[in-house]
Amino acid sequence: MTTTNFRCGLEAVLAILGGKWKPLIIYHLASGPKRTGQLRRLVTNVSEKMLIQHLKELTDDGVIRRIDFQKIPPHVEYELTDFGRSLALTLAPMCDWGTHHDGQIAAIVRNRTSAAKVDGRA
Amino acid sequence: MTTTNFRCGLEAVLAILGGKWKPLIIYHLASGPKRTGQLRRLVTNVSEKMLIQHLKELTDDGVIRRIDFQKIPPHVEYELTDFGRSLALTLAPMCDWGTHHDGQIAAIVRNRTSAAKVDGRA
DNA sequence: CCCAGCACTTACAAAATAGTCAGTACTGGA
DNA sequence: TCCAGTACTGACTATTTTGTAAGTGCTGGG
Repeated sequence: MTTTNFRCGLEAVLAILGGKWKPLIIYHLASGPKRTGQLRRLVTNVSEKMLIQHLKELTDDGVIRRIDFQKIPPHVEYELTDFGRSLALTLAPMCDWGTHHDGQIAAIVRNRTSAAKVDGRA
Repeated sequence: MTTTNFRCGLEAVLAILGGKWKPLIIYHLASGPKRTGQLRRLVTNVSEKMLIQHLKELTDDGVIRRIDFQKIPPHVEYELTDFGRSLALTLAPMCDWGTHHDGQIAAIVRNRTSAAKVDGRA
């Protein structure tokens, strides 16, 4: 990379949103601050380790903010920063699209799985 | 997974867009059909193998269409299907956001890199 | 005639990503 | 007292994803 910038904007977004669960985390935080355990339950199938790892990265990137209530046992919440909120807004059309094409996409994925069965993929 | 559907739309999108270069491929195809070699030059840094692999997956998923001109030496083009075009539209806000926050994101990534140097990440 | 280019394929290696499992320091409830 | 839950760390493994490098059959240009 010669410059610090990106070729198409999308690459920039991808640099922030890279990570299986990050878009989901942002999505769930869009409806308000949440505690760690709450997020773990909302973001289905995420392991505690990955959640926390992504949370940390998003915090470092200034997308979310960590609020430590300084209590014992621990009480921590995460919320979107303004930056994160603006990013969350760009996620919305995708989310709508996904919801709208839900069944179709499910069919595609099913197809993919059965094709895999036939040609021996995992 | 109990049902065939997704919890939040976003997951559905992610099922289609999973793969480092897929959003970029779709983005570049949004401006019209392209030949394989052309895409390889447009999607910076993509290896031929990954490009073709993702192209194949996107084709299987019905996002793009492969047009074989049945010529020798080969001439093949790819273009978005209607489905793909509708997906490309949802990418646009992200792309704008990325373009708009370009410098800021570049700074974040730089920060990440130097933090990595300090704490020993790759 | 040789070499570059086309659109691929394959085998293999490396790296990124994800996951499990145990442990920490602490508290409140059964 | 014991167990569950809180937020989190670290060691270790597994899986997935990506990359590298070579080869294929064919043609047109130098």
